[in-house]
Amino acid sequence: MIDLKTLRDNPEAVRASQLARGEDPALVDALLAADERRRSTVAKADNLRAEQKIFSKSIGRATPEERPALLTRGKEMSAEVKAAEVEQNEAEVAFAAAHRRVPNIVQDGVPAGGEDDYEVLREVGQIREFDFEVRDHVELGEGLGAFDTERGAKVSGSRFYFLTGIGAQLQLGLLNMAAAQAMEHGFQLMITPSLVRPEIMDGTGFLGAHASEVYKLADDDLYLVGTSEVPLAGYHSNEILDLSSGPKRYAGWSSCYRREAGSYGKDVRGIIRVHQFDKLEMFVYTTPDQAAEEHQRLLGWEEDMLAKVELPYRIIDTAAGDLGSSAARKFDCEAWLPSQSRYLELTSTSNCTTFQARRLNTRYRDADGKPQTAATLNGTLATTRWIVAILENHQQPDGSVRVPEALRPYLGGKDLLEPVK
RNA sequence: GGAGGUGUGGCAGAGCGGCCGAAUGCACCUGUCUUGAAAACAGGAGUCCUGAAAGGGACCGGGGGUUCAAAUCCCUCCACCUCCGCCA
Repeated sequence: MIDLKTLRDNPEAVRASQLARGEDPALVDALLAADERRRSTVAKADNLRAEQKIFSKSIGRATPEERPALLTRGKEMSAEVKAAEVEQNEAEVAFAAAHRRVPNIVQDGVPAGGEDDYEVLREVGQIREFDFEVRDHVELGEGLGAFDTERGAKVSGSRFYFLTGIGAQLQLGLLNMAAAQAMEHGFQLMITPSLVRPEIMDGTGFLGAHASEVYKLADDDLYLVGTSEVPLAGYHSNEILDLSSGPKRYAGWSSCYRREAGSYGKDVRGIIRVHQFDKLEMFVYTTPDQAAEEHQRLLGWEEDMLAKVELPYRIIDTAAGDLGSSAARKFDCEAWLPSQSRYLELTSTSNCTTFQARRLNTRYRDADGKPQTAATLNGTLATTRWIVAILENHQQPDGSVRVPEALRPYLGGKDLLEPVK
C-alpha cells in the first residue's frame, strides 16, 4: 500500500507513476475521495460514541427511579452509534479496496512502458565464440545425466523434472555457494515454510495481478509460495523492529512453486520455465532512506555470484509496466544463452520501499523512538535455472561441461562434468 | 483424530458487567541526592485512527454477538500447553 501522506501531499506524482506503469491515473482520485469519505465517517462515529459513552456512565450512577427513562434514551443512542459504525465500516472497506488497487510508486529514473521498454544498464563479461555446434541445455543435461524431464512429465506433468545425479549435485553446490556468500556478508540463513496463510500471501502483493500464478490449497486455505520472499516478508509482520544497528538481512532457501498460467508454449523445453524449482533469495528489512543504497548492494551481490560461475550477462532496469505491484524499481541480471542467442533472466532484485511492509505492518523505531514503516528489498542469489546457463556457456565440443573454478569446492573438487552416454 | 486447559502492556501477574487503557512487581527512561555510580525518593513511559491544536475515538490473541454499558457473558477462529490415540 502506498503512503497516504505522499498521496495527499503530492497526488500528481502518484498519477505520473500510474501513467508510467500504463495503469489508470483515475484510481488515484478514487483513492483520495475514498480517503475523504472515510475520514468524515470516522469523525461522525467517534463523536456519537463519545456522547454515548458519557451517557452510559451516567446510567451506572443513576437511581433506580431515573433508570427506565435513561435506558430508553440509551437504546436510541446505541442505535445511532451502530448506524454510524456501519457507515464507517463501509467507508473503510471501500477505502482499503481503493488503497490496494494502487501499486507502489515507481522510483525516479525507472523507464516508462511495458516489458520491452527496459533499459540496459551494462553488459558484463565476454560472450563466448563457439567454433563448434552448440548444444542446448536439454541435450547437454541429458548427456550428463543431470536431469530427466520425460519422467518428470510422467510423474507430475509438463514443466516438472527430476534432477538426477550430477544435476542434483550441481543445484546443491550452487545453492550452497550462494548460502556461503550470503552468510559471509552477514545474512542469516533461513529455511522457510513453503505453505503460507492467505493474509501473508496477500500482504506480499502476490494476490493482485499475479494471483493466477499462485498455487492454492483450497482444502487447507493455504498457498504454495513462489519464492521465499513470501515467508520472509511475513516473518516480521506486525512487529516493530530494531534497525538501529543496521538492516536485517536474511537469506532464504526454499522450493518455489509457480503455475505458469498463460505461458503455454513459452520455454517448454527443458528446465527454463518450470512449476517447481529451488532458490536462494536475499531479503532485507531496512529504513526507507537506505533502501536505494541497499538495492545497489543486493545487485552487487548478485553480480558477485554471476562472476563466480563465470557467465556473461547484462543488467536491465525493468520498465515501470513490468514491475510487480510491490516494487518501486527492479533490476534483472540476464545471462547469455548461447543456444538461443538471447539473454535469459537469472536474477531479479526489487526495492519494495515501504509498500510491502505497510501491508504487513512491519515497522521500526526512528531516532526519536517513533514507529515508522520499514522498507523491504529482495534479490536472487541462485536458482535451478542457473544450471541452464552454466551448462550452455561452459560446454565443450564433446558434450562435457567445464565447472567454473569457484563452484568446484562445492562439487567435491570436480572440474569437468562428463557425459554418461 | 479425541478430551481438557490457557491466551491481559517489554516480561511477570491482578482484574466484581459500569469508577479499567487497565492494579502490582521487575525491567526501562528522566530528575533529586552523589565527584561518578549504586541505593533511596519523585516523575515519565504502549499502539492505531482522527484533529491545525486542545481534544476525541479504538485496541486486554483475531473476528462476530448480547447489553444503555464488555478485559469481564455468549459464539467462532487462531496460537500455545497437558493427556489419549495414530503416523513419521
